[in-house]
Amino acid sequence: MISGTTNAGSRYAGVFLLDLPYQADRMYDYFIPQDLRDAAVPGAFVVVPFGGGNRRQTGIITEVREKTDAKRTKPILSVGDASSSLSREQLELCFYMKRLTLCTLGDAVKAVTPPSIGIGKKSITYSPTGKPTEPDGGELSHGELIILEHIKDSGSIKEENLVSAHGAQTLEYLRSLEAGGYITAVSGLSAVGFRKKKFYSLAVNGNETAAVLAGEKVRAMKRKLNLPSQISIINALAEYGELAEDELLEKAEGSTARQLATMISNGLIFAEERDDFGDLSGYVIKPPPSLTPNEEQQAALETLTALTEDGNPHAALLYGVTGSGKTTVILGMIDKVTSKGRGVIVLLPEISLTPQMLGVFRSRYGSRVAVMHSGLSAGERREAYLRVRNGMSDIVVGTRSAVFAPVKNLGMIVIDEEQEHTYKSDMSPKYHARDIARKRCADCSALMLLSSATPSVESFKKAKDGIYTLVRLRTRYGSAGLPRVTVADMRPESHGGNVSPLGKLLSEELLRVNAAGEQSILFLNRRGYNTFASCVDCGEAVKCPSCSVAMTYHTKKGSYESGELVCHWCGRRIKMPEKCPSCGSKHLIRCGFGTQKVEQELSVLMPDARVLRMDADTTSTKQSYENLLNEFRERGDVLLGTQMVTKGHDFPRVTLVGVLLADMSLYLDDYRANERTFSLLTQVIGRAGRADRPGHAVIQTNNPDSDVIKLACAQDYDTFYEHEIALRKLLTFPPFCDIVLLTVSHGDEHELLEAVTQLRAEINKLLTGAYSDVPNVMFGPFEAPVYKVDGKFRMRFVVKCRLNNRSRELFSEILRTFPTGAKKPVLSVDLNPTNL
DNA sequence: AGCACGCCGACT
DNA sequence: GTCGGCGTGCTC
Repeated sequence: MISGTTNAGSRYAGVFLLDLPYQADRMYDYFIPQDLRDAAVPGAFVVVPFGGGNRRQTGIITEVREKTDAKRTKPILSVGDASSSLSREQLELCFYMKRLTLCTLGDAVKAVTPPSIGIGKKSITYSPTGKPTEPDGGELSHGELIILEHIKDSGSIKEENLVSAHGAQTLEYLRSLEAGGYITAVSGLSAVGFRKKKFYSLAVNGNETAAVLAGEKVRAMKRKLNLPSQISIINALAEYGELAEDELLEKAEGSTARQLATMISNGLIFAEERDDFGDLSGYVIKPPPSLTPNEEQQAALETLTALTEDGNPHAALLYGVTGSGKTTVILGMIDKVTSKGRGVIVLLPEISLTPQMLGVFRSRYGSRVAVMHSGLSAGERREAYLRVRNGMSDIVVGTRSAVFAPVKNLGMIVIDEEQEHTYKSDMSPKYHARDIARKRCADCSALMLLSSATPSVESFKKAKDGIYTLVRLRTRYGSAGLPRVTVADMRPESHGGNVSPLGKLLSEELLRVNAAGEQSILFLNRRGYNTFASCVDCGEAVKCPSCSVAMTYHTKKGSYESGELVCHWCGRRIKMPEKCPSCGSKHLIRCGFGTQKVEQELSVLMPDARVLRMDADTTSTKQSYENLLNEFRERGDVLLGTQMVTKGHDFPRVTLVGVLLADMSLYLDDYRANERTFSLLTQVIGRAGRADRPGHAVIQTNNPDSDVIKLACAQDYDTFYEHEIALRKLLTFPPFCDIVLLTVSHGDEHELLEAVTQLRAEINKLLTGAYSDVPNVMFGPFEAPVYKVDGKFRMRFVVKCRLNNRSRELFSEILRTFPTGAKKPVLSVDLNPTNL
């Protein structure tokens, strides 16, 4: 917000509307009525009339001017409360995102703002103008007259109330009544504030506190009462001191709001209405666990601290193997930065990691920590947003979107596990948290601290090139050395007829470890039971009717036979067919294996062991993930799961780690396949034997000669990096170029093909004409690897080029000129997508 | 995205 | 002759 400037003379506002498609996403000039001129500042939300029907749209003011070039302007109808406005920095960030990701400004605004601040909600109130109607109704229809009567009766009424009373036709009637001058509409934008709540406490004055503590006052009060529910109200307040209304009614059995009112008037309790800052009861500050950085960590802290002290923005890569104490360094840096009065954002790759990280942060920093991730309710999100913006929390911990937290005086953004693909959003705006962090840190002279045991090739190159300061941690703490790693070649076994997912060596090891009372973790990159069902006669796999991928067999309630096929792309479930859908043969067999199949094999191999399966199917509810981990920690024997078992939990009793099919992810048709495989394997191996017990990792593969697997087993990132960067250079892949993915999708294959050929021609025209200066290599159009998803076919182009203002302009042009329509194919552009 | 304007088929 | 289909095109 621009303070100190008066814009009393500014008559026009440049406004971006929030719900327009890319083609129409530009500035529209509006006239600012005299009475709104103080409130109408850049960053403020507005409601404006738009289009031929003057339908109300929410927008945001991006500039304010004395003049306009528009032939005619319409007036702004209302301006949102200053509390909901975007700051200068936020607004600028939105424009940056529009340029960076080719999204609409509205999409960017929605990304930086919590969803429930009321933007987009256009509450409209109608009042009568007093214009008389003809005795017979005149030009007005019967329906219109009914609505008009209702409005006259109530004086002023909200649109939604009218609609719920009179049905869908209402909107039409309202429009004609307004056009005819019978009613006026006022559009409001809700302000953003903490919810107000009523808080209750015992009615005591200062010198009675001791009596309360001694219980005398409470006893005296209770003597005056005879209703048990009133007594329980007193008890609850005596116990908790102060309670919000809903909490009090819940804790005091049988109590009602009515009783509270009576007790207030009787002078027994106090009520106070004030902002609800949220539930801080869980935020008890324990004395921070003493952090004694070792020599190496201390050196890292010093290097990094220097980067926060020269008033310039910096970026650093904290690179250290699992167990080298990156977290210690990060916490140390948070202490340093916050002690100077600056705020910090810590990003984690997924929600499931927040609870445990949060435990660390909460005990250390108490209510100064705000949590932000997609698992929060709208209310919780808003609360966190406001606490941060009001300066009540100066430390934010969260997933990708937390990078937008309106932290005051931002001093550092930490991105933990920097290489994780979850930092890239795949919905508009398709941003990468790292890019947003870099921009924000640049604007605030803050430090962007990337942290990883297996950095992305892009980031490590920047570190090697000196763009990022490279900080290495080489020693694993404790005495824990690297686990012993054995690569088990599965080919001889499968040729020998062993179709079990558990090889000979791994089976033996599982039994040995179990007998020794130690724990094992098994990692498999696929959930479900069998991989798919395929037909012996025609060889076809059963595919999802809406998507072109094989469906995965899942058992229900542990019974092997009563299972169903599930599509992992669209979630569709069908029962296991009797006959092959393509040739009608009855010889359908289930092959391959997923986590469920392994679970069953384990129950045969070690019937008495407690096996816990952790995948998207068993961790769907909020708490289930943590429960599973706790159960495993306390009394589990084997933890079996997908990706999520690879992530940073300390299980001191785990001495065996098994990777069931290490090469599975090597064959993804994505240039990052090596990088992902390496990172995944390195992390899993690091899970074994972190305490004083020696660990063992068994890597099962059909491809034991793979360099990636060998290097991951040796935990040799540096050599992996050298190989990989050479390969990327040779094949011209990032970081030696950028990749742009253009996807066109449509339900009708022929129409899609036509659109895509048209688009190809259009792009060729641009590339040989106005944009002939943009170097690029273009591939396509071709079918997406998964051609059909959710009933829509998808064709794509892949463009290798250098992203800069000029090339972005080209893609923006392509996006703008692509023909649109309700039933037309849809084009989406993803700059540097994470999954090809 | 909506919603108007605009130019061709089956109804009063 | 009109009501209405949804194909382009514009929106301050």
